[in-house]
Amino acid sequence: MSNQPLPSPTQDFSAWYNDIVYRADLCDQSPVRGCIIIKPYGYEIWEGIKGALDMRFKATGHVNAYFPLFIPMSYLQREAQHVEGFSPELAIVTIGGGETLAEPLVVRPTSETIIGESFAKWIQSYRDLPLLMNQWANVVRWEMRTRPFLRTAEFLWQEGHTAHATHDEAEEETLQMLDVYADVAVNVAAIPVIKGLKAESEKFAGALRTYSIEAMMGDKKALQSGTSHNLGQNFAKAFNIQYLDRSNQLQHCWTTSWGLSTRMVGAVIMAHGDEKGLRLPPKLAPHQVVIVPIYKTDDEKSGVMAAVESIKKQLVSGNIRVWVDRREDLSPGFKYNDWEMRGVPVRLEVGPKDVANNVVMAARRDMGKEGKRSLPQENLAASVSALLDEIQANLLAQATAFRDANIFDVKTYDELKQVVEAGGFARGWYAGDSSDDKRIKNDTQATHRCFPLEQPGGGGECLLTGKQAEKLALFAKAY
RNA sequence: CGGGGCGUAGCGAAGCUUGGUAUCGCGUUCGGUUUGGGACCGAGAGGUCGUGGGUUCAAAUCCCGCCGCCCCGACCA
Repeated sequence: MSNQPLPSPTQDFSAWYNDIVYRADLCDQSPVRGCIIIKPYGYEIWEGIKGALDMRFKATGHVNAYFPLFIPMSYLQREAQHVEGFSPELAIVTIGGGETLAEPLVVRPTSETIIGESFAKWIQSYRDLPLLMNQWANVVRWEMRTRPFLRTAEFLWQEGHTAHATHDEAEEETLQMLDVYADVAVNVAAIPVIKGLKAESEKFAGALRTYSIEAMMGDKKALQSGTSHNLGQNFAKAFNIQYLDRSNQLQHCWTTSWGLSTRMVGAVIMAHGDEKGLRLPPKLAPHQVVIVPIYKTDDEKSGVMAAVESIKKQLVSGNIRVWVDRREDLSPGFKYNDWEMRGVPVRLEVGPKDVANNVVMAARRDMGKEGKRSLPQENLAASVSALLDEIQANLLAQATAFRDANIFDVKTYDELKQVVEAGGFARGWYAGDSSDDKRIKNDTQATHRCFPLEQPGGGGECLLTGKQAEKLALFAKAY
């Protein structure tokens, strides 16, 4: 809590973000470099994301399990690209119980290897397939530079791991889970995303193909918000994940993995926040409605609080998450600003005048003071529910309009450079390879985000090489 | 690991150039008045000045070493 204004998001997005995560009470600094303490208010947002995902995982036939935090070093080494991709950022335990370990244990950066080892044991026959599993876990990646929620040395996520009989089934699973991520991003977090295929230079170490959902943040930079990998038979071969098919032939499985992390909390902040603070989509807001009681005298207080209680009860029975701000000695004005900082979608003000007229004053976080209006106390749960739906839709509409206004079609490398310089996503026909991706990154700081799955068809001249290109690619500066 | 900056009360800062025993704002505690868009008055509590050494009668201040953090790059969900 503080009474100073936030840094302007348009002038210094980075400072704005840094301030908001602490002032909205989402997290605290930790004594360990690169880690954060996720505070209850921030954790509840994650729980919202988690619940939405878990429900969808179950609905698509997946079950949860839990694998060890420690992974034998030799496991990672079994898949060459995988260990190469992760070795710079591993935390490794070499001592246990005061003794030097015979084999160092890696603190998991991801669990393909240790889960692959189990899958090999559990899968014998085509009857065991598909195997559809997920785990909720923490992972550690020793990042050079960290930012709260967006990139921390330790983060929370889910990692799905599945095994299938054929390439096509694995591909179908990979794309299905990408759809689940997009569904949660769009319909729960109100963040429009672009589903796409990662270029070779950006794919997961050890994957056949990586897909991602890419979102645009308030500073027009891209944020990879969820990834889904078709691992081919790479891990199946490294870990002997095999099954006997219907004709009694031993076959390697086709595996997938997919993950979405607490980074999504950062996406919510950066996609929706404004100069007054956080703006939470109602479906994720820990408090969908906050009630601020207003009174001067004890008489007024008892009348107001009685009304507040009955309003609260009404809303709770309508399945609305309500919080009553009972703090004494804080002015209503202070509370308005405080809850605006914390992004609560709807604020209800209840004072003596409202009690007398059987109404409440309702303010929407997605609109300014002009959005304030009086609502009858009668049927309030229904009218507030409708309001929450409107806010959810409006946040998505605003973020979508912003994103669409900042994606630009480019035909030449110069045009791409101009777009990246000015801010935004550049989209154009592209036939470059990994070294071309690298060149673009060196020249412009923009990375090849993906080949969007939605393609217009046909083809065009590659913006960089001039070769015939079959796909449009997306380039942007990214987190 | 390169380039920049910073460590002084819970938070944010001033003081350092020119050494003299620590100041301000916010928060916090107590009392009172307030409360429909960031209230006010009064009285308190709270600091090994990141750390180790050196110079000096005297160090937050000057000198040397170390540690940590932040920002900008390279690396990444």
